[in-house]
Amino acid sequence: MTIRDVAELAQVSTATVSRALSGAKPVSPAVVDQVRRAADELGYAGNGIASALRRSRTDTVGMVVPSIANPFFTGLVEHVEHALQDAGRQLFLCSSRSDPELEAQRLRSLVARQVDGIIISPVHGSLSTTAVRRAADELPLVQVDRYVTGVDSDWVGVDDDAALELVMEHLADRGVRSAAFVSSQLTNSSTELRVAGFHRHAERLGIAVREEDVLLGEYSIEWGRQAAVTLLAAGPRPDAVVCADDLIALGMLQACAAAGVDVPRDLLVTGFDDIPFAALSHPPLTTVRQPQAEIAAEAVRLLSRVLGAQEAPPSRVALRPSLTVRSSTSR
Amino acid sequence: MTIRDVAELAQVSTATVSRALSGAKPVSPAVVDQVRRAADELGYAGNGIASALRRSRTDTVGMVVPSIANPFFTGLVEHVEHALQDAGRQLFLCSSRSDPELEAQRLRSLVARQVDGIIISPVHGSLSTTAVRRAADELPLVQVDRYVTGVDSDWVGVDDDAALELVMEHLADRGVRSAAFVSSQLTNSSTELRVAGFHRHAERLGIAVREEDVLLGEYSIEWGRQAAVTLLAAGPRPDAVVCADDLIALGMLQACAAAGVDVPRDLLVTGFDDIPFAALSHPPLTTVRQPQAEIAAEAVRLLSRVLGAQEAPPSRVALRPSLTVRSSTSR
DNA sequence: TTGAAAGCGCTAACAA
DNA sequence: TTGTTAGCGCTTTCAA
Repeated sequence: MTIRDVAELAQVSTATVSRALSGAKPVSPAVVDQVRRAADELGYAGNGIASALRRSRTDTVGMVVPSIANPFFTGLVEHVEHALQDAGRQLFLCSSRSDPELEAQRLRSLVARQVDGIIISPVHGSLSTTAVRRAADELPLVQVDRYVTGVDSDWVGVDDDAALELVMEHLADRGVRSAAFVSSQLTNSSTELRVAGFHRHAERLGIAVREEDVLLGEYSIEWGRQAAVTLLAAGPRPDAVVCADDLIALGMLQACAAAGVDVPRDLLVTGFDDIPFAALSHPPLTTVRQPQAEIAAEAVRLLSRVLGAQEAPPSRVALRPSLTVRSSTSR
Repeated sequence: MTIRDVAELAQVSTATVSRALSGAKPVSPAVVDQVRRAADELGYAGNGIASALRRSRTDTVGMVVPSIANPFFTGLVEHVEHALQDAGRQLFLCSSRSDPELEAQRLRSLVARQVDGIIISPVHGSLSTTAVRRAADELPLVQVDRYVTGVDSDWVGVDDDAALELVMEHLADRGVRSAAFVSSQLTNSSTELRVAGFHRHAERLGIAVREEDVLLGEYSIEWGRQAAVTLLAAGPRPDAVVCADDLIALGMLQACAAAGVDVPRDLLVTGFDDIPFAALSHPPLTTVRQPQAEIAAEAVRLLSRVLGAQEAPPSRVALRPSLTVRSSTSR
């Protein structure tokens, strides 16, 4: 079942069938009708692979995220898919499962599949560099949320320093004099910026931070639980725990409840991302809201700019976050 | 940068380059070396589209799920991706956003892209039928979790009746005499089976169900909240609320807390799926655990069977669920 | 073990 | 407006 079968049945050339069905070039209405009828009759679907080879474009954008178990990334993906659809493009989604090797493999695969462009949130600030650069050399590429150093590509994300300013000022307003920070390992840009922001604003606001109260693990509920246990076992309890994402914060809240530590009476806790589940915890979580839809829209816009072959210096767009205040910080 | 460039540099034919790089056909070690060197030097990546056209296979499986915001589906996707990787295949993920039209479009797109097979959790029991059948006519196709009527394809999911048996017997053990059910509209197989199972086992166990206490909306946190408001406003409160998925149950718990209804003292609540966040609510949620990894593995196995062109009558595999008991049902 | 050559299904020049 | 024709880059006969 190919375009030739349709052409024969419709008594026209294959070129005409192609033009009639794609609607790109002028074809007389009568012939279009004739071709459509023939195609319908045969149930002709078209071969996207052959078309892609000939046109050297796939109308597909690849996206690589560290995890699809994290609602922050799935939210981002949904918005990107939406934005892409308006541009008539499809999304090819890959998860790198926070593994630089798997990520490199995914990127190679996307390049081989000739996607038109790539949107990536790289796993690691340095270990991802080579693979990201290699992909960026072949294709338009935009980084979101996190970025690797040493690749000249566009980036969109949130202003992490501004986010921690919001958090720390809010905590200072609540009378917090000492704070802990729980995060993933410092292996990527946004994590680094969050830790740096935490320290900077803590110092500025006179909030004490003990070195052993900065705990680095990974972005997961389980690590939040473990960190809570560690934190509660060690010496004097700080007034607040600032978490680098909501998964960590939710694990933290659960472990606190289990340990009989009342949040917010005994301890304030904040998160980062404002995933849908942040409103459902006990107590509901105060957290930084990321402008997900805007990040997605901007990523797609940047990519389209590059796809349109418009040369421009790489943009770095840091969008302003806001703070969603809930009971985990309201005494 | 094509295979010809590599061939020229390595002083061999394009056929030899292809054979050397794919490793499929015998090539002398010296030549392989020579070709590899040339490919590396040029940074040759290969064109998957051209290869796919020639071989008429893409080593890619498409997956279509109703939502990627629902952790149940993302969990399933992760397991499928894992299982597929072992078979050297990639996953092309699409979300139908619970829209049969969008779903039909995604399916057409996957067929056009010549994926080797499709794994789908169809949106709607009847509105999805045509699109699913059309895809199944072209390609190997396996349905997971939900299925449409009237398509002869394999299916893997959970035994919904057995699941509701577990839930209802657990509730009966807890002394429940009356129960409500909150679910999505009855537009797909598993939802129907869950409602039917609820009624059947309620009757069998002598648990009273008032008609107005069966609320149908959608699988979302928000609907869980709304249903709670409706339920709490209307007449005498039942002893328990059985929810058809965890999102609904989590919304329900939140709204109960807000309304001052103490779970489990005043009301028992159960969910379905056992997503990671079900353990973090207040109180933690009693829920049906779906054997996600097994469902995914079985789906991939069934698909591989069909891909291997082994004719077999369609299988319907209903895996046994288990019950995760937490505080939302423990007085 | 290697090379020459055909052609996967489609679309874009070019010509009519 | 339509047809003819030449490939897109690759793999796979077939022949050597």
